[in-house]
Amino acid sequence: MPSDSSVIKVRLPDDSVRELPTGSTGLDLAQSIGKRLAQAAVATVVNGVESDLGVALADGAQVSIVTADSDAGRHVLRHSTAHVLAQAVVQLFEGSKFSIGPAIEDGFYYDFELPNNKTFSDADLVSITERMQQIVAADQPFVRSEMSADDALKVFKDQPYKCEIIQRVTKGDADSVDALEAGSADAVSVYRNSESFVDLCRGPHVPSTSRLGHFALMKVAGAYWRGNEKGPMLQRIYGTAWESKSALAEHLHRLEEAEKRDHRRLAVEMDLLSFPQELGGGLAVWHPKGGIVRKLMEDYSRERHQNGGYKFVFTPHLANAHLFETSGHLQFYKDGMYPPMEMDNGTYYPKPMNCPMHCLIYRDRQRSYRELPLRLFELGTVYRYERAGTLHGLLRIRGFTQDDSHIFCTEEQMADEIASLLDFVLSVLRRFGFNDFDFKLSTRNVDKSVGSDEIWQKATDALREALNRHGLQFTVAPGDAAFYGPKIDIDVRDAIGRKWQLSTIQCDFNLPERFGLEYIATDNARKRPIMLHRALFGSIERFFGVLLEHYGGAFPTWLAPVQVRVLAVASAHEEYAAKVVQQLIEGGYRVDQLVADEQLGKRIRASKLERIPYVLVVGDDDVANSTVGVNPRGGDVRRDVLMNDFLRQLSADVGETKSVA
RNA sequence: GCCGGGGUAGCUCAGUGGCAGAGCAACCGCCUUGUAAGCGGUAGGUCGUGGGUUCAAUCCCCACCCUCGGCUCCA
Repeated sequence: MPSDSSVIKVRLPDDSVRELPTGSTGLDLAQSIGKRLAQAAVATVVNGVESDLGVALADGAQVSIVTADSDAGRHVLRHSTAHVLAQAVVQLFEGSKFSIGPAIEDGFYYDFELPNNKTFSDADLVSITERMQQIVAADQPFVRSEMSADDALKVFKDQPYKCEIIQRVTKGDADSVDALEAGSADAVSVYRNSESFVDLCRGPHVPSTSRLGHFALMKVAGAYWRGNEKGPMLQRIYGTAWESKSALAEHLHRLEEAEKRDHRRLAVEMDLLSFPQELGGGLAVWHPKGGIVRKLMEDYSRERHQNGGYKFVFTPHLANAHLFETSGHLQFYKDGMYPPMEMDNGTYYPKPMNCPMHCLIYRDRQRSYRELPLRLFELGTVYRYERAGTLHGLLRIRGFTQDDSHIFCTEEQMADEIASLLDFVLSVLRRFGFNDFDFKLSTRNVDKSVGSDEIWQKATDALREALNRHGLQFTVAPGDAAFYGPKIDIDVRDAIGRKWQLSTIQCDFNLPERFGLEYIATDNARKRPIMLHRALFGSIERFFGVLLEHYGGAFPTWLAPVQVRVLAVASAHEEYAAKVVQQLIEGGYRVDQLVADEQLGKRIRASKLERIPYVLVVGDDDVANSTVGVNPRGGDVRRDVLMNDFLRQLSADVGETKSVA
């Protein structure tokens, strides 16, 4: 026996080597480094594999300690808390079945089936939380063991969902969710918390439940088993869990802040638009204040498109069914369309997309290669029958307007055209204050698409190449393409880090085929153009909604419905205030005046709540000196500002974001 | 579409099987104000819609519409 068998050496992330008695665990290691580290430790990474703190370390291992305040650590906490949730539910609701309970962003969930199709109420969440706290207080260890699939099936004989997972793992057709739940086929891993509760799980977990406790159960929701709409619907409980009381409190505070900037709430508060019940679900009307912002967005869009070589077209909201038969929409997109209108001379549908109509414009006469690329642009209003449960304010709506364009080009032009489109999209998005993007390449879903493999391959390659040419990182979403072709979707991140899908660039070899589109090439041959679909805002409604949340209602000055409000200190200054207003109107600004029949403080407050960029206050001094008091949004008050100085400041503020590249 | 909440004044929300409530906003007066809520008064509701139960329904039951949180699906 070697003389050093009583010790092991492990290597730490900083490449230092530490000697420990043989049989030492990750927890021992953490303790040897420091008491605070041991307290914060929730798991280890041994040779790149996450494992429990209690696992004995091998000699020569590369080890790092996962602490609760890291992303990986919180993940472990959340997953462990999910087990505690399951235990509480199983104890409180006799006969309940539990299925899966992963950690997710900011928290975790667990899906259950309650006996007799019972559902959880909000009151249940309170009692479940209490039971969970008892389990935490009981300091139950998480004890890992591994067993054969057969033994595991015996352990979970009363848990059909667990058995299904074990069987899938055994058969080797486990998906990533299953693998997280059960480990591998030869060694199904389980974690036992007490005599009565054991769960299938790959781990790792915290050493014991006492390490948990900073959690909150958030909501109950229905969720299909394995995401299958035809399958059973389970009861899902969502929770959030954090490493400390303060981290939990901060998270709850962030949620409150996010709620305050909810576009649906802001739309009401700021009188921008509404969804009258009489109109039906998912249909909005724009009020004057929302309308002016929308107009400014549209003006900007039109200006950019005009400069970008686009031709403006207009098409109707309805079309004969034949059009959508030709385009394939009735075959592949019927569920997303409003129901047909039967008329004496045929059947009509509200259009769900503008592309077929743009194809008709292209086809109306013979085209030459000299005309290509032909870029047709329209702010086209479409109607889509989104399922009732999916509607969500402006972000998921049934009638909306796309800043839609279809670019007809030759195969040779395609790659350049896509590349310059990417520049165009990003430049427009940046003007609206978005700087953080995620790109997604969506590829073919064979069951829900038209066209040959070669054509799809070509189009997908062209999109991929454009992304690579720009050096952009992207993810691939297999099967997410439109039925007519692959696409690049661009998600933006808003001011508080949430992702929204807005812009899309789609490649289409199929509609030109279906509509028999042609151009005369240089060699006098008839050739088929390629069609690119693209929308920058995506939909004006969605973009507006995202913009509203991004800015929390505080639109940049160039977009603000009211840019300047003028307040007279007292009635005696009203006349001067009106002159200031007039001067600003002549300067082309959107300005108004609130007369002095309320306290100044109250009028200031009202104006601030409206998020007006500049509130001007004028009193005796200002009347005497032709000055104004400037109270800017988010800045400090300045008194005695010369009117011309303010005009310069305003012009700079507006011009900065307004000028077109 | 599915599961679970909800719909009461312009907004935010109380409330009850027996005449419908508050705060803010609105309107009218007073106050004439120097940077985020001055005072008093008035008005405002088919209690989402339609059916049912009941002597009596905003309240209990059913259906539908709209909406919220999810699932599924998507710009």
